[in-house]
Amino acid sequence: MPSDLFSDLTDRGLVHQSTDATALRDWLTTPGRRIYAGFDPTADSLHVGHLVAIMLLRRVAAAGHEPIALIGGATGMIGDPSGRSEERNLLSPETLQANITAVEAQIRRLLESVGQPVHVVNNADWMRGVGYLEFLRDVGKHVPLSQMLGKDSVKSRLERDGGLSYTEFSYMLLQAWDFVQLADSHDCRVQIGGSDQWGNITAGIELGRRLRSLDLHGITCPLLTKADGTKMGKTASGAVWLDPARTSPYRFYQYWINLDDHDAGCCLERLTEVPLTACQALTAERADNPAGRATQRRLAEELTRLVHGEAGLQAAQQATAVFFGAAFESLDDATLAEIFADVPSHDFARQRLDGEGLPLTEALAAAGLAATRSAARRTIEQGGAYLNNNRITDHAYRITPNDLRDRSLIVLRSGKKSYAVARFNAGS
RNA sequence: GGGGAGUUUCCCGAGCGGUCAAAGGGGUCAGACUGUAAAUCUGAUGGCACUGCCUUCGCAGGUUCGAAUCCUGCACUCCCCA
Repeated sequence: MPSDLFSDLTDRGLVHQSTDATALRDWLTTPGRRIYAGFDPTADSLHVGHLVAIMLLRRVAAAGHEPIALIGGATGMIGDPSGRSEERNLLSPETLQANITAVEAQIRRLLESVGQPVHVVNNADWMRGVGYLEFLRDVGKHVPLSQMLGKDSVKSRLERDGGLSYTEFSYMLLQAWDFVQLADSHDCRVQIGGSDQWGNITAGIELGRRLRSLDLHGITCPLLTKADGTKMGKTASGAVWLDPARTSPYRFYQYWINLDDHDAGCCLERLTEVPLTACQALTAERADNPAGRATQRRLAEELTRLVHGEAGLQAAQQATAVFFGAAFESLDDATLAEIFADVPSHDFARQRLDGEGLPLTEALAAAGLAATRSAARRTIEQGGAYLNNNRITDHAYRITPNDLRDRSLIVLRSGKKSYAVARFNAGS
């Protein structure tokens, strides 16, 4: 156990900025404190970028405190301008509600396993009944314009061509009010968030002091960025989501496995609960034997288990073995279909296998692994074609029922990584 | 309105009567190497029933045994002079 929570966070590189460290440390020495982080329901799933805040809350819980996850049902209708270069598009009420439900379920699952009480609140619950005049009088009156204009999130947007709307400008008042509300209702004194949230957090601290003479605190954690400057969790095909329906456990696992050496160390420290001494050992090993990619493996394992559970991790690892050439004769259709769920598939009539059989070139082309049958032919001739992970070098090869064994599908592959599934169903 | 240059295969760009499915580069795909990295190297790169056949070089006609290459018309792009 680390000497105290705040030092643990600092040691793991999770503290970017904070209010008075001594006061924070003191406040955190008493167990059962409540600490909050906000999540805006902009999509129906969290993504990898949210993991830092989630892990921060898990550490808070592990240290004996009670995390509060605030879902921005109200603020989500407005859109946070922080870290944004353009005005957000507003979500419809139905979408917003669906997002709130989905995100709440994810947050609960990720936080409740620590074993501490978890509070999930929605700021729409206290914002809904508040009238505009009332809000201006009770909240707006206490926030100096000079302070609002001084925030980076506002300044940077005002300097741009697009500017920002009054609506987005007002966002920080809502978030400030949230903090005060949680201080009232949950005796919450600390807000944590990404480094882009500093302005919004300090706005809340300021408001708490003016309205309630409260001594509120804030901690921001560094936003995860990769060494090459791009955002963590972004791939060519989009964000890496926590929802398995959006990003399969396999692709989630692979994202971490493929992480650059340079980024792996700090991700392990910031995003997992691996003890720091073990992190350091892995860093040393990384220097000695980068090819082993022990850090990436551990990282992928820890995070996949956390997000997708033990079963999800096993599925991802099984899929990994298959995708990297392992034989899979022993796997049944259902398992295979699951492993290859992400992979494009093409349906053929079962009868195509009868008689002479289906030319492999045709199957490759139809499944999208080759642009034309000529291209498929070349791939085969150059040794790049695989049927059920066995290389086929005969360009005249025809697929027959023998290749199916007792299954209804076969797995085609072109090169190292491009897979496609061919399904053979009777009747169609 | 007058004069000039151009339009080539995914992109750039050579070719200027047969040996042209068309140089070279880029991209892409495959192979080797490798750490599921980066770099590098090799091969392939219009289609197909592939030692052959079919369809391409702005569009439509024509000359010729034979045209991406010559002629005529049309369309579009760019430059110079009004």
